[in-house]
Amino acid sequence: MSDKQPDQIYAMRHSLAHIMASSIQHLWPNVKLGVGPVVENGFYYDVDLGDEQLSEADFARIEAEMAKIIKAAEPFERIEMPVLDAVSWAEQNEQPYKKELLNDLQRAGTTVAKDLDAATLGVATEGDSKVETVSFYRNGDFTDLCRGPHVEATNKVGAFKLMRVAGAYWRGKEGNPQMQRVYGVAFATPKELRQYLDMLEEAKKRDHRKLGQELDLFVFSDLVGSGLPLFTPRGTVLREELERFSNELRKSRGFDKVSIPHMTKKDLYEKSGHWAKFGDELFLVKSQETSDELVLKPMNCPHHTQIYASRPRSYRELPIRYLDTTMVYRDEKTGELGGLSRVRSITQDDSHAFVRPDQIEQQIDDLLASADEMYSTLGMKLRVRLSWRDDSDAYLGSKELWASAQEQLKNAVITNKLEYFEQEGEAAFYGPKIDFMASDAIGREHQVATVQLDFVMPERFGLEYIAEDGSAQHPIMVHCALMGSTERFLSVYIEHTAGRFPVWNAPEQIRLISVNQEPETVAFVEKIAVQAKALGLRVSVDNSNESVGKKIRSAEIWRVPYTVVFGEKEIGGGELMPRIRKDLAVSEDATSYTVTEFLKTVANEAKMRVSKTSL
RNA sequence: GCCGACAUAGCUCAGUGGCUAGAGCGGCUGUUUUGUAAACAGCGGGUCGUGGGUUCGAAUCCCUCUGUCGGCUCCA
Repeated sequence: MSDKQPDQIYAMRHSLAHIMASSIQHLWPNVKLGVGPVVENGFYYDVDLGDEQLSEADFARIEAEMAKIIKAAEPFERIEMPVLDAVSWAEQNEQPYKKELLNDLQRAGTTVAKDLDAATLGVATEGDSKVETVSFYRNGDFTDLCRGPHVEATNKVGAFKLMRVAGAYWRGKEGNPQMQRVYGVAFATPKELRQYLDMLEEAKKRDHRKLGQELDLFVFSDLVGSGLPLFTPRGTVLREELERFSNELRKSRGFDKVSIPHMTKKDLYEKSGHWAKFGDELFLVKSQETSDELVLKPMNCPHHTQIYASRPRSYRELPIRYLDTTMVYRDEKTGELGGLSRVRSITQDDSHAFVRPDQIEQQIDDLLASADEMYSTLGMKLRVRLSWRDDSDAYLGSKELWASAQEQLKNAVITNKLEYFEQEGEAAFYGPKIDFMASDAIGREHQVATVQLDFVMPERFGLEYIAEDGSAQHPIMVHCALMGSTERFLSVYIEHTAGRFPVWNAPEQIRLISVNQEPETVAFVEKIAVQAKALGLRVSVDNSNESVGKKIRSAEIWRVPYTVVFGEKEIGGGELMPRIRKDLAVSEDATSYTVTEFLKTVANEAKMRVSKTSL
């Protein structure tokens, strides 16, 4: 899903893929080549070395060979030939993967798997005509099937670096031979490459798995299982503060909290349509008492429909809005789990509004406003993706309903002046979505909140309300989550903040340090801690037998927003000189406060959810 | 799930067939009583992820399982 790249950088990256393949062929003459496209920030090439395996240790040799080719300034030359000649070229050069691509081109006019399937079924596609001639590009002794474009010669490719090698199935299909995919990144100038590598370095430092460990936020246990994070007291503070924020944003806009069990009979999902589509991702639960087939809930909407359905509803009651921040369980494939980004126990800050057609617009506006408030408070920029259906039959409901739903979402986004782009094939099976993408502090974009319009589920569950004219009508369901999943959001948020959490959600807001271990010093510090706790502050005391320097250092490492040292001066009634974490301070000047002033200011700050300190 | 790499103390990591497996940090104890990013000394701490195999001998070689990481694929 890479954004559109300017032609020049695209050509550079694509040319580098050829140069890399050429270098690998020089070093391993028997290499069988797959495809070598441009991806976000760079390129890759899929290679098959038979019994041999490439490793990152080979990168230096490959890069050296690439440097030779680049230095030689070989021109890229386009060659056209009849597709049958190309097939025999592939045979002569023992390139079975290329031959397969050529055969597809000849047969169906495309190498794209999706279009190929359509062609096989006899469905007309855009590139329907069979291809008669194909283009090749040649540089030096290397020739490759390729649509182009390329730079004019091998010395015009900018700056690059080989990054990693990974397994990849030929054409992405399990069962096909596994090839090795060599990734490189490339930019127009060495400076841009440097900046990109620096960003990766920074991302590594911020890795939420590393910070989760260092800041004692969450752990995993082999006995509990993979993808099942356990949150420590610190991590729990963080997640509960964020969830509270999300809940408050919705409560203030008319949502009522509901509560549901974590399992259900599978009948619920058979009715909703989830079972047919997602049955293999559900955890099954066995009852020892009844014959019920139970499952752990993988989503909450069907449960919520049953609260709505519990009695007849009047149009006067609508909108009926439920919010529920609760865990769902999905049996994700083990290879896909990682840190908090992809887990099997997923907390959703879920909400479902049941509305009349004339209330859709207001409802969507409310939710867009909530999302905006949340992310501006968290210091993240939002843009939205309008996730539409595509032409496949993977969706429920009539096309007319879809078209009108998609139009309403788009209008709401335009009315709210949100930056947006549209993408087909990203919709939920029951309706189109507005997906929010948040940019973090180092420029990466993550999918977070979502607003979804659903005409399908109310119908399947027979949800109704009695309209003004006495007729029974289906309400429309608006699904929304502001964080999406708490776990995934935490992975984003921890990396966004680099563990420097604002006062309102910092697990530890104030650390009190005693300058020595004299009983009166310790007692004084303990007394202040009690006062702070009475104001609802999260405070800790360090009166260990260490130097002040060491204790300050420790507080810094734990990224505590405020650190205050207590000694003779403070005990004697002197004012405090709180040490403010660097990213929070609005000015360099330290100011002094009485104990009461200080604690009240911090408590106030935490309540207001501000991101910079007012001290 | 698939391919590949990896798993040694709470953490970060040394140790590649041969004595009782090591270091730094953290922890504990003592000395010190400390003023804004590391005082000093001592002491603990490991079934070398699990189970099996090869060998006179395994942290080290082979297999299984579990977990982690990088990808593929997927993500309601």
